[in-house]
Amino acid sequence: MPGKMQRIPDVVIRRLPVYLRYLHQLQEYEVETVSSQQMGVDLNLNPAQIRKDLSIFGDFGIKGMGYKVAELAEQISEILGLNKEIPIVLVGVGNLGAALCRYNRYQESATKIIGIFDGHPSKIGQQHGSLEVRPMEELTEFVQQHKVKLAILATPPAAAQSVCDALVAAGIKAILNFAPLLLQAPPHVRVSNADVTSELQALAYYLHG
Amino acid sequence: MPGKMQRIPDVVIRRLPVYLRYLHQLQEYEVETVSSQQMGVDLNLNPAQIRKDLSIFGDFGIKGMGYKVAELAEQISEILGLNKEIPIVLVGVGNLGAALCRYNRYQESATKIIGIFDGHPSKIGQQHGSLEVRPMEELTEFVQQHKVKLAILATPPAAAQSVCDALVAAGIKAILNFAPLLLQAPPHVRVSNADVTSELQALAYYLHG
DNA sequence: GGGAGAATGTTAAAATTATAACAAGCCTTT
DNA sequence: AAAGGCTTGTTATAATTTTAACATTCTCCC
Repeated sequence: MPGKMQRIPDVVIRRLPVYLRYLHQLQEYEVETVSSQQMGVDLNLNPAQIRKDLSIFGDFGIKGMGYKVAELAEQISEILGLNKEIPIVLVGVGNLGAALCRYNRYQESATKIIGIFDGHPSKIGQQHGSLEVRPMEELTEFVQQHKVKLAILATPPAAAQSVCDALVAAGIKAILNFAPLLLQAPPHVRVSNADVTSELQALAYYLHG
Repeated sequence: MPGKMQRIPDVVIRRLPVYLRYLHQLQEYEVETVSSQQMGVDLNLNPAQIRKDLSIFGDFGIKGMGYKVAELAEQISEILGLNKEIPIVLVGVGNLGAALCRYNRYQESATKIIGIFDGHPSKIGQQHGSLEVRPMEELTEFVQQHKVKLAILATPPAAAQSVCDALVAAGIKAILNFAPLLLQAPPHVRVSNADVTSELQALAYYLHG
């Protein structure tokens, strides 16, 4: 019901891709419907939470029956904006960047890297799949020309903040940051940190707790 | 005060590495003390939250003065168990795995990859830095012999669950999972998901919201 | 076509997490 | 050595998030 605008919590948004992947898996097994109960068991989540998450966006279920897998997957895709291809630029084509580049090609997903950039002269022109590493000077124009709104940042930490500034200036709206530092970005730009070292350090705690 | 046992929230544990990195940065600039207020500004966090997080583990601050940077960094390291080296095995030496392997060498951190494994015969024996790819058959013995408790899983999704099972059976206590699927593991094994596609999909939402 | 069973969407309660407020205490300066 | 100004640790309050409960309604089967 779109009567009153409500802010949707981040935690909910972050669960949607989990639901979506699960539904795609069910589709592979040609399962046609699924209940929140079943989803809860398979995903280790509370069924009430799943129903509540989904009901924020609409009445997708059928009472007494559950959710139609294909239909729900379609709905979630639409909520996330994955119906049309989402172009991405990747900055920093080191080991990790190159790996992410290849990873992206194999994954079947709407999010697609369409341009890769690096500040180091020796990298320029290198071929990664169908993509050629471009110099940083071309970043702004490329982003604006292809209306790119999402970026992956995989540079060394020393370069990360200035690359971030350049991305923001070019009109990027969201950044997935692999550099191990806290990026400073304006509030309208969303930064998600995917820092391996931090993840490992947090896990370390549970080894002796 | 260790009088009453209290469960420490995950969110708090996940902020500790953030604090730690920040403190290390301050150390580079030879800053000796820092207040929760200053930390709050720099890390975009509420000062009260920072103080509360830290006070769970002890009284590290000095009233009227703040926290001694070096001392606090030391305390947090100890809380996380980073004082001694934490051995890690990495399973799946594809593009991503190899990148993580190199990444780990450059990062200065207590968490250290000491063994790398792959199920594909062509990979066995390949050299990555000082490490040689071992066959899966050696995993259990290696893990037990070196008392490894933490693993990075970077295999293709199809192999991920069986590798997970093998890791659990070998005595692994925590897994950082890069494979795009939900691992089933017993409750005493902590799994942290670092799934690039899911992260990107969640970010996609904010491009049109 | 009607009744039993099942599963949703929603409302209410509980639990968790974040923020604010403040008394206590330490450092610095006079 | 005493006072003032900071900043902590902690207690209290607010906000958010999770879980439970239930009335509603849909499907399936006889």
